[in-house]
Amino acid sequence: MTTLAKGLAVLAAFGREHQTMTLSEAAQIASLSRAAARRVLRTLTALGYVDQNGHVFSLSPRSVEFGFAYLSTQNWVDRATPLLRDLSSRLDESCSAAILRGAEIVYVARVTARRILSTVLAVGSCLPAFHTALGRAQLGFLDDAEIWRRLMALRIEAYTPYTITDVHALFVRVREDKEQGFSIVDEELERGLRAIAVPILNGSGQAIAAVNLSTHSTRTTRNEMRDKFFPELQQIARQLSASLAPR
Amino acid sequence: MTTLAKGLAVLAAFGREHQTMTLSEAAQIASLSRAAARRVLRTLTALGYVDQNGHVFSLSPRSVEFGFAYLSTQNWVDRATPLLRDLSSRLDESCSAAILRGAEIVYVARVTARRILSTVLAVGSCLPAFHTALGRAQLGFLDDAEIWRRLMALRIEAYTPYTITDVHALFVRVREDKEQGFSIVDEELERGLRAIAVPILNGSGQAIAAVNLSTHSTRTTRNEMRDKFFPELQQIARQLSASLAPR
DNA sequence: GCCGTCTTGTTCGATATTCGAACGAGCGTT
DNA sequence: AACGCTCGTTCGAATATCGAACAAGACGGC
Repeated sequence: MTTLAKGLAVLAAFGREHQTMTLSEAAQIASLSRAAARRVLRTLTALGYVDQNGHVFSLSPRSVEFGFAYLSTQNWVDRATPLLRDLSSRLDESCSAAILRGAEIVYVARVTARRILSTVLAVGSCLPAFHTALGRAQLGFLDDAEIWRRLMALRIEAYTPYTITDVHALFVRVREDKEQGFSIVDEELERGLRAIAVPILNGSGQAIAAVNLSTHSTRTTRNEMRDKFFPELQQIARQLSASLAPR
Repeated sequence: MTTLAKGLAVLAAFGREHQTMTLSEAAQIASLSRAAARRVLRTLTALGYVDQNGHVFSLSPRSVEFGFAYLSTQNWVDRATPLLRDLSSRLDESCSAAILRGAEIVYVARVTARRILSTVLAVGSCLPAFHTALGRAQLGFLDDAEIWRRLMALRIEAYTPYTITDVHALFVRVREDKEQGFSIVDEELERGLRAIAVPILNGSGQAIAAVNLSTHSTRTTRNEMRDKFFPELQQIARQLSASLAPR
C-alpha cells in the first residue's frame, strides 16, 4: 500500500532533528510531492496524531500510542526494572536497558545509583548508538549492509578525545563486540564514563534490547567489568530473554 | 487519505489488549475488510513496523520510532526527572510524570523514594487514568463529549473498596479536579496509596502531561497534601510549562 | 503602496491504487 | 474422507490519489 507507506514516512520524519516541519519541509524530507505531503499531513492532523500551528506541523501527544503500544506488549520491560534495581543496589552503580532505534539507543528502563547526584537522562531519551555500550551490544546483530548504511548516514562527532571517529574502526568494534557477547565502551561519549552492556536476545537469537551498567572509569577497570559485572548482566539478560517465550 | 487512516487504525489496534493479532482479528478489531487488513499488515510488515510469525502479527521494535519520536521532541521530559528527583529526596516520597493515552496514563518519568523497597512500575507502564491522580489531573481538559466517550468505553473494575465505580461520580470528580487545578486520589487503585497530581499545561492552556507525588495514606492527610505538596508540584509544573516555549 | 518571491491552498481530468468477491490452498477436527 | 475455518491469490471494477496549473496569502525590500 503505497499511500500508507508515504504516510508513515512523513510520521517517521518527525523526531529530534525535525521537531516541527512545514509542508514543504515534510515533502522534501520524506521525498514526496507537495500534494502528497499535504494529504498526509491533513490526514494525520485529522486523526489527531499531528498538531498544526499556522504552517507548522508537529507530533501530538496522541502519537505516543504506537511507541508505548510496543512497550506495553513487551512484558520484559516491566520485569527489567526490578532486576536492574537489585543489581544497582548491590553494586552501587547505575543500570539501564535500551532498545536500538536507527543510529540511536532509546532508554526504556533506568535505575540510578544512590550516590549519583548529577543530572541523568530520562527514559525515552536517545543517545548515539555507535558510541554507547548499549548500542554497540546490539548493532552487531544487524547484517553488514545495514550496519554500513547506518554508519554512512552518521554524522560523527568527537564527543571526547577518546571518541572513535573512523567508521572502519567502529565497524570492527561492532563486530568484535558481537563475537564476545558484550560491549565495553570507555569515555567515548562522556569523559570518565565507562559502561558494559549485554544484549537481550529473542527466540530467534536476535537482539531486541540490551542492559548495561555504567560507572566512573576511576572506580572500575575493564578487567573488573568483564570479570565481575558481565556475569551479573548476562544473568539478567538471560532471565529477560526467557520471559520472551511466546504467550 | 482513506488508506493511511486504515493503516493507522490497524497499527493503533496493537497494544496490551491485543499483543498479537491474526489477519481476521485485525480486520475485525480495526473494522476493515479482510482484504484491506491484509494489505495493511503486508505493508506494515514490509516496512518493518510489524513482525509476522506464521499467521500471527505483532508490533516490532521498529514501531517505537513514532512514540519515542514524540518524547524526543518533548524536552520537558528530560527536565522533569531532575526536578522530580530533587522533590523526592526532600520529601522522601515517590514522584512521577505521566501522559494521558486513551483511558490510561503512561509513565514517562519516575523517581522512587529511597525507603520504598517494593516493586514499582516502569516508565512506559500504564494505569487506569480515571482512578489515578495523574489521569484525573488531565482528563478534565478534554471536552465533555470526549470524557463521556472514554467513560462509556471503560470497563470499570473495583480495585479496592474505595474505587469509584459510578461513571457519573467519576465525571463529577474529573470536573472538580479541573476546577481546583489538582487532583488527590485516595486508595482508589491501591489500598494505602494516596497521591496528588498537577497538570502540565502548554501555551494554549491544554494539559499535555501531569506530575504527581504519591505516599502512604498513613503518612499524610489530604489537607497536608494540599497545603504542603501542592505548591511544590505546581512549581515544578510551571517550570516545565515554561520550558515548552516555542523554539 | 507596489512588486517580487516564496509557500500554501484549491481544482479537476488522468492515472494509479485499492477494492472485494470468488476460488483455491492449507490446516485441524471429527 | 469430509467439513469448517482461515489465509493467499486473482482480476475487472471502483475508488482514491495524483500533480500541474492557477489563485491566495505572507513576507521583505524599495
